[in-house]
Amino acid sequence: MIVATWNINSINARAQHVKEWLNAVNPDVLLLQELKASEFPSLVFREFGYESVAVTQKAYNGVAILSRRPIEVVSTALAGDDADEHARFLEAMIDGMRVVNIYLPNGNPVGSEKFIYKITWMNRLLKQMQSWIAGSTPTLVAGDYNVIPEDIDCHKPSSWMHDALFQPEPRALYRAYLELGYIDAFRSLHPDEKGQFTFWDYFRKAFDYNRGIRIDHILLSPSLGARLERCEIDRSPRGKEKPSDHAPIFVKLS
DNA sequence: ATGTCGCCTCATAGGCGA
Repeated sequence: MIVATWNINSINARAQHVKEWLNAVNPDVLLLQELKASEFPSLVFREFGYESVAVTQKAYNGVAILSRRPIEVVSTALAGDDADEHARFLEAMIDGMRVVNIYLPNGNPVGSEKFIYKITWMNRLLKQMQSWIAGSTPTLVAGDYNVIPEDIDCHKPSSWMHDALFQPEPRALYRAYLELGYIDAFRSLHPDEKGQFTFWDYFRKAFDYNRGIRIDHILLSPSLGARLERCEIDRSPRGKEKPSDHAPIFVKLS
């Protein structure tokens, strides 16, 4: 079973890219972030054999799950703040597995309200991850975490030092997720591989020089970790015309 | 500071978020 995640930076601008990638890789489940649209074009993907559910918001954020198997929505909002209106969270059951799609707040600039929101959001997620792992349902939590976990996950730590994605606090919270028992699928299979990124800035030819960061992650509860066979970043869509600034990453589970 | 996208509107230019 293949489960993938991809920040597509506007579903309307990138629907063709998504279709091409579905054709090429044929994943069972694909999580999308940054839809940037009020409506999700479900019909387009139904023609491809994918059911879809989405949480949308005009112009900003937005997450969707595409699946070949039936999707049962559990929750469309992260617990812990009823006033939070951002479309950043979608929890569903697919084939007996809990699938959680997240678009974690960016948090820039450091020291702003946005940074506080990021930290609060990460703490809310920590609580949920704690309660999920205490249960017996196999759980996958994936998406754009907007966190660079370690120095190895960016081309040059000094150029990210002042960025919200690389601050000690979000990085500590990310580690706290792993300390609960979740497995970072990519890093567990590629422990020392450098230069493995999922995002490159549009400017300064960042992709050509592989000046990127690894911020899109797939975390697995222990029972899914035991089924982990592969985890790869597919850089090819990033090299196409009018690409998203992120590349898709996927796991293969036995 | 800057670079580049995609979205929106007090809309064909500028601001915001990334």
